Amino acid sequence: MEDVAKLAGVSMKSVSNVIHNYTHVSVGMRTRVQQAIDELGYRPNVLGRRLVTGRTGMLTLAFSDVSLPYFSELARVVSSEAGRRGYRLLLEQTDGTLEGERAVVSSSESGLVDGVIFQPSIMSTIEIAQHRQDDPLVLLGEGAAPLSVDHVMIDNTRAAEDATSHLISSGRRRIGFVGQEDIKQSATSSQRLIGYQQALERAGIRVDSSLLMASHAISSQDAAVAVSRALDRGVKFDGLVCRDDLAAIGALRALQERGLSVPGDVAVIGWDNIAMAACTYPSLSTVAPDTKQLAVVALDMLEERIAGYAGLGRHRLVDYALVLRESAP
Amino acid sequence: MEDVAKLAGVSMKSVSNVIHNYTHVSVGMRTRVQQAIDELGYRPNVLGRRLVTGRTGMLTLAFSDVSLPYFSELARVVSSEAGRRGYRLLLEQTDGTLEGERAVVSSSESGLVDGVIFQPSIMSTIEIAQHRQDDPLVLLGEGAAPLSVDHVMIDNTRAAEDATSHLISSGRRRIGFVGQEDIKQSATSSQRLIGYQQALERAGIRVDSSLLMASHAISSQDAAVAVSRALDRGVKFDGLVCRDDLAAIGALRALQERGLSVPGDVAVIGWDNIAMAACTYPSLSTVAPDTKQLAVVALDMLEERIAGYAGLGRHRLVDYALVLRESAP
DNA sequence: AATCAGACTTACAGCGCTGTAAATTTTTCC
DNA sequence: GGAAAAATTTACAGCGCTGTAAGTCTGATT
Repeated sequence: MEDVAKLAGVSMKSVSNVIHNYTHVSVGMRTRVQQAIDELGYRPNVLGRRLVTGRTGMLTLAFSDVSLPYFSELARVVSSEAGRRGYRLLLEQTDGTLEGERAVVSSSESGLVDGVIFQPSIMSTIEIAQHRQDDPLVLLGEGAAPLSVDHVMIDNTRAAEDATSHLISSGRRRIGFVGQEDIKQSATSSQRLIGYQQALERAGIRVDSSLLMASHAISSQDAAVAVSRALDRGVKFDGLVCRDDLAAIGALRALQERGLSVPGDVAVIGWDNIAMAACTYPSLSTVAPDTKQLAVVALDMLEERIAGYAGLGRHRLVDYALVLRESAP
Repeated sequence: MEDVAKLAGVSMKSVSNVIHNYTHVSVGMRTRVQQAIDELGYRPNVLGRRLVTGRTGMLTLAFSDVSLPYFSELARVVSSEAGRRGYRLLLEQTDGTLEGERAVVSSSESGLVDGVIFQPSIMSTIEIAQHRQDDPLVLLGEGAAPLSVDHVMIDNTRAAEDATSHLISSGRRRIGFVGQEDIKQSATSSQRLIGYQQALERAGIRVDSSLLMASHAISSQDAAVAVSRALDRGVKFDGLVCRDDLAAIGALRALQERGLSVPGDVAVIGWDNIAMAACTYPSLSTVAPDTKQLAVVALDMLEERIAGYAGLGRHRLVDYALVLRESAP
């Protein structure tokens, strides 16, 4: 930068002004400096700027695993929306480990990013509250969030109730639930299970625990195994509410392997509305969270925090819709 | 940091030494400083460090769209491997636009990241060579790469040949190709098409252009439409080589909608071995690039560049395997 | 012509940290 | 016991940039 200033015969600050096209810069100055920049191939170094401004223009987006379609599609939406606001996105994967999640909430270094958007998998409210630094933070997802932290989610219980009621209203009576974790259930799964049970109870259908088909991990494969096992045990059902679309896709496969027809014999409803849901055969009915709105609300709140807002945690719900396709029309 | 130094009664440099646990630090010093750090809740600011070291510890991973399963799974692998080496990953999406790709190759600012891993979609060798700054860069994927830039890929042509030959050897004779772009074909698609044609020719099968089912975009939906249209036109085929697993999944759907059996009537083979490929019904045979190796090789080369290696571009091939599942056993 | 507001430009300090080289302390060796 | 070697610690400069306050210059106003 000094070289540019020298070549243009002006001060470094003027070069800076030109780069940031500050209002009060004469045309002569602008062209002269630009010429020097071009001639020297000068590229401003963001490190210096960041040190003095204290801002990095970067946000962390953290969750367990980008390769899960819901998260990769979320990453796309958040990245676009963040880009529109002038932020770049740092991707952080926790692999669903406590260690990984702690690292997100209590990084030992400061100044890495301006804020963090984090969807915890297993960390509890208390742990988050205990470990967190006072960097701007917005939580995503279903875990009950600490009072002091902003939080965005959809109403999982109600959505699960809607999905289940939809199956009930299409005449299904023996409705199973597929894909919740078998060992330590995530908050996501619990809330969806609660909604599922509420819908059944409200319809006067007895909840039957043999219809709960837990999966070892969040994956189609494990869900397929779970459904297969249930079928092996002779469990009968005519509808399946799935924890997510991956589980639903696994369920589809397990059913089709047995020659069961979907939705003829069994109606299936998924969750997340991942892109693939439209292209399975049969295509998947699913709960579609409004991820665009999710990203917008989360970034709005995060930017307010970055700007200095220091009030208590705000908790926002975003919309969802039941998208009806072939698997549960 | 100054406060910590003052409280511990030592110099700032000693605090720095403790933080980076430099070898020659006495135990007394270490505990005294650590105590001061804990007492003040001090967190070193990376901005200062970066400015003086000139290193950011971050890499950009750039491609068109994280929500495409191949890319999200690649991102996961690269992120893990980069993490192991002490780098964080900045995600950059180009949306497959020239504008977006230019921004990756010729960022107007320096110091943002230590290096870039980039899978171009449409930028040509020449454009890349013209626009690129001299930041460390490794290219991924099939486009012919500029001589001066490092590059990793699998041998697409040969893999496509293998995949096609596999169908031929299982007795298929009318083999289509699904999912290449209909307007401007990417290098990826062209190479795969070439391999497909070579395999046919070598087997003495005439290439029939009515068996080429181009897709509007890289998606299952568009591939399904392409296959449906071909079926509408009365095109007959008993095998499909798909540009990628998304196209294959679309093809599966189109075939199943018509009541065609896979692999009975038509064998289908995909590409990428995305996680979903194991859970479709029937599950997908597919070309599986060794993405782990891809990530390792790319990061090895990038780290060499970061360390100052300035030789000509190196071009490396990584392994792939034909994973045979139900759709083309 | 003197004055002055406004437009434009600059000098300078300092953001938070680490590399360097030099200073200090401790240990080792005759 | 004293010199040399090794271990530990320190002072200081400066990474590249921008905020601030203090200029300089223009044209307009009285």
